[in-house]
Amino acid sequence: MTPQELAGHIKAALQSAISSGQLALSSEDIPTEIVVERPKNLDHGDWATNVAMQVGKKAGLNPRAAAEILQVILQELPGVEAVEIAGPGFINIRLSAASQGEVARDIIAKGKNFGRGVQLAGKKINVEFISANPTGPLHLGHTRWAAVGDAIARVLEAEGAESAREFYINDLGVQMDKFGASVKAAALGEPIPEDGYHGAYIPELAAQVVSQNPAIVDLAEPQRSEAFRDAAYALQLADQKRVLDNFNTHFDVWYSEKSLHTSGAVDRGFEKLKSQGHMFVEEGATWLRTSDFDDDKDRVLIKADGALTYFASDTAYYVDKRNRGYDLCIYLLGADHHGYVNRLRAVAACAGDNPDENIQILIGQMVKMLKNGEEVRLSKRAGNIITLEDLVDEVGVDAARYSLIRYPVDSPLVLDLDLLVSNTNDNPVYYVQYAHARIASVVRNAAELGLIPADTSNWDPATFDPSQLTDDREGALLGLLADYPRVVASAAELREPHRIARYIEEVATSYHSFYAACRVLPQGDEAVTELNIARLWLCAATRQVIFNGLELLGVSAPDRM
RNA sequence: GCCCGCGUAGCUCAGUGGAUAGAGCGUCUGCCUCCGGAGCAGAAGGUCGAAGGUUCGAUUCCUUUCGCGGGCACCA
Repeated sequence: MTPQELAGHIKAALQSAISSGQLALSSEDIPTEIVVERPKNLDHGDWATNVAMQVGKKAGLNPRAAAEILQVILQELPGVEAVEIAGPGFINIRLSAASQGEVARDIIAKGKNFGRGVQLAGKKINVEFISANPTGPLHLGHTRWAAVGDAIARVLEAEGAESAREFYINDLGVQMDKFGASVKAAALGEPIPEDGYHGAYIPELAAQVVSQNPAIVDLAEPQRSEAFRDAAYALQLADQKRVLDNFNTHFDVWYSEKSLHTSGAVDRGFEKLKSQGHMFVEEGATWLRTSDFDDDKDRVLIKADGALTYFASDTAYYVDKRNRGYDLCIYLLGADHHGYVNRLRAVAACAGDNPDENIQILIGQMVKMLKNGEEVRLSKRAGNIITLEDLVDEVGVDAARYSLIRYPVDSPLVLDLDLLVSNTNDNPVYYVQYAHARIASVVRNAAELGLIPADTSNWDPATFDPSQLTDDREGALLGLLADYPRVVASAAELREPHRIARYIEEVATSYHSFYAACRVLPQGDEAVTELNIARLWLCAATRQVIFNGLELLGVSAPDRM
């Protein structure tokens, strides 16, 4: 029996207690979501629910009395071994081994689809993240969003959403000109402007630009400056794409800010806002009255000199995303952009949308780095940067992604590079991957011994007898595996993929504990028993859940390490 | 000044109103003649920053306060 099924039974038990007059409640008093969770202390049982405490007061009973009424009904369910009432009114439910073990059969049958849900079925969601200036390499700060943003998209898809990963290219404005001027200066052997970019990559870019087009240096101004800017931009953007592809983060849409202006999207955005009546002119400038919707003050769209603000691009971009059919636009921004939250939500409201439904802004805190025990200050212009590519070169894609995803984004992250570089075995990703490889090895050995086919899709469900799995550690592991769909659902709902990482670490711990205590394969010339086979099913189910979880994080699940 | 986030074990951090607050690292004690020891079993280590409030119950929600980080534009 799965916790989802159990929740259904509990709801039915409530209904039957109501219709028999034992509980003085109406059907509306039944909580819409019955909470069935694993007790912290497994001595309490396999599953626990707090419904008696929720409904007790409404029914005019103390929670324990309400629990006793439900206890009588739940005890009769097939597969339920014991129902106990504890503490203030918890109902603790213990399943029979046979019932508990069914989840392993279910996992093998569903394979990669185990844990997927339909919570977000039919939703089109745009997930925008990184959105760096194409004026230099992606640094470690961007790397957190690259890993987390991609994982969020994966988790949303696991719940049935159609998601698009989108990168907004800030290819307009003075920083592009400074970037171009820096590359040009390097190519001509001139000093780089004071307010330009001073990284070591600038001379390298300059050399590439010139080798692609040697005639560029002889162009007349201002064509030469523009040519340098455009060529360097193209190279830098291609480099960012290459690095992100290597990082296992693949964007579906690369959206150019410049194209917003050339395609007429800005005008369409203004039309939309004007039609909703939130634009006005004052002191020669055109404004959006975002203060109608929780923003501190109104924002300028068109400056008195006629130039468009960056905010104008933002509004047009949002309207454009909605025009492209996305029900929800998620923005993943750094903490230095938190002031944008209210104004972006106000943009959605000004466009006639519901800010609680159509837009969501996730603020991620900064990544700090320690090296030699001291914080590394980042400065792209000074060239003092640690890039995404550097990090991957040092620790690998899996360790980099995993260590960035396993923390919630709303707390600042301190990465100790020395630890990550010098002592990678301490990284939890290896612990999880090791569990996966270890199981793969056990199953491989079993297949070589002829116990069972190598490929689980050829396993015969009739050979699996879950009632064999009576050890406490087997029960603990099975219960944890059964909890996986709920973990995926909450990770999707809360946009918190780190929950997946923490969960599979628990699974790995639980497996290692089981493995140390429960022999899976027969030793020497022992006969093969149903227990051996049942434990192999448990192994394979565990491997599948770890595999599925790692896939949601974009981390590989090796069969050998 | 105003806004956002954080404050949990020596360190780095989990914990979407529940039971005795958890993990890794570090420290200490055990476990490889047999399925992968990148592992397992155990010990020590906490006024959950502080004070009020809400309720059957608060690390979690609300208010105040202290500390740390980040942000305020007709810049991009």
